[in-house]
Amino acid sequence: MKRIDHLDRQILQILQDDGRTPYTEIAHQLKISEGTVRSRISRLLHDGVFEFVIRTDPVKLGLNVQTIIGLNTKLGLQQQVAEELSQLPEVRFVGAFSGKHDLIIQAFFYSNTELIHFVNERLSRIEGILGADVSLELRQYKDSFSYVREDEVAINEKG
Amino acid sequence: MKRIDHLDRQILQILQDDGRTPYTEIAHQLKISEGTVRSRISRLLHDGVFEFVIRTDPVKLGLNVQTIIGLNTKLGLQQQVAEELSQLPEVRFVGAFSGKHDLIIQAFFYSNTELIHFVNERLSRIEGILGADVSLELRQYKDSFSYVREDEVAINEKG
DNA sequence: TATGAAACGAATACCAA
DNA sequence: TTGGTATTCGTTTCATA
Repeated sequence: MKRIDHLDRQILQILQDDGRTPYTEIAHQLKISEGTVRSRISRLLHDGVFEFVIRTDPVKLGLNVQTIIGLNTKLGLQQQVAEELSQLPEVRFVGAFSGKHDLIIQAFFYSNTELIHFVNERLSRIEGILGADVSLELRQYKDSFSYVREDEVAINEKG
Repeated sequence: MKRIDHLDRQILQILQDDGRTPYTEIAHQLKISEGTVRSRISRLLHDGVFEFVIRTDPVKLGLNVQTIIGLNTKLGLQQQVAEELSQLPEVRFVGAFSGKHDLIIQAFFYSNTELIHFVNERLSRIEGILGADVSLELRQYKDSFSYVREDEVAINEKG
C-alpha cells in the first residue's frame, strides 16, 4: 500500500464534509485535474483507506435509546463473547480494551423496554459475561467522522 | 417531518452499503421508478435523516492509538467541559451519560506519546474534570453504521 | 424524454529514478 | 529507459426538469 500523502489528505478532507463533492469540484478547489482526483480516489478506495457511506441519524429512525455498555468477561472467553455481540443488530460497535472493562460496546434501541430486554435476555444468555455497566446517553455533543488531519505527526516520539 | 416508511428504510439500507449506489440501480433493486428514489432521497436529506459522508480507516491514516475515555465532572461544569472537549480534533465523539461516568469520549491518536500528552496537558487544563478513565482499544470487532433495521418496532412497550 | 453535468476509459504527456 | 503519476479528451452514464 502506497503511503498517503498530503494531496490524498486534502481530498479526504473535502469528502469528509460532503461525500458527494464531484471530482471536478475537488479538482478545481485543489487546482489539479479531474483525472488526478479520480485516480487517487480509486487508489484510496482500493487500499481500503476510506469508503463512501451514509450517516443516518439514529433518533430520526426512532432509535431514541443510545447506550455504551462496558463488559467484563471470563478469562479465555473474551473473543467469543465479542464475536457473539457483533452479530446483534442493536450493537453498532464492539471493541476489546485495556482498562476497567474488557469489552466496550455501543448499542441503540427503540425504547427502554427493548434495552431492558437486551440486557436481561440477550446478554444474560451469552456465556462468559461476568458483568455489564450500562451507560445511557443523555445528550450528544459530538459525533464526527472528520478525523483526517493535515499532517500525520503532530507530536512525534520526541515531543 | 413525514414518517419514515418501509420503502425509505430499504433505500437507506442500500445506501449504507455503498453511498454511491446510483438512483437507477436502487430503483431497479426495489422495483420502483427512479423518480421515486430521487424524491424520497431528497426528502430524507431535507429532513436530516441521513447525509452522504465517507468513512475513513483511522489505522490506515496512522491513527493507531484508539481510546474511549470516561470522565467525571464537577457539578455544574459538565456542559462546559463537553463543549471544550468537542473542539479538540483528536476527539471524535462526546456524549453525556448516566452511569459511572458523566461524560464518555472517543479519541484517536497517532502515538502513545500523543495520548499521554493529551491526558497530561490537554485534559488537565480543562476546568471541571475530576477524573479520567482511559481505556485503550486492543482490538476492534465491529464498527458499523448500518443500523437501519427493517421495521421500527421489534419489541413494543408491551413486549 | 431531453439536456447538462459528472464519471469513466484509454491514450498521451510528464517526471524522477 | 522505465515505472509511476498527471492530464486530456471522447464516450457513457447519471441526475434533473
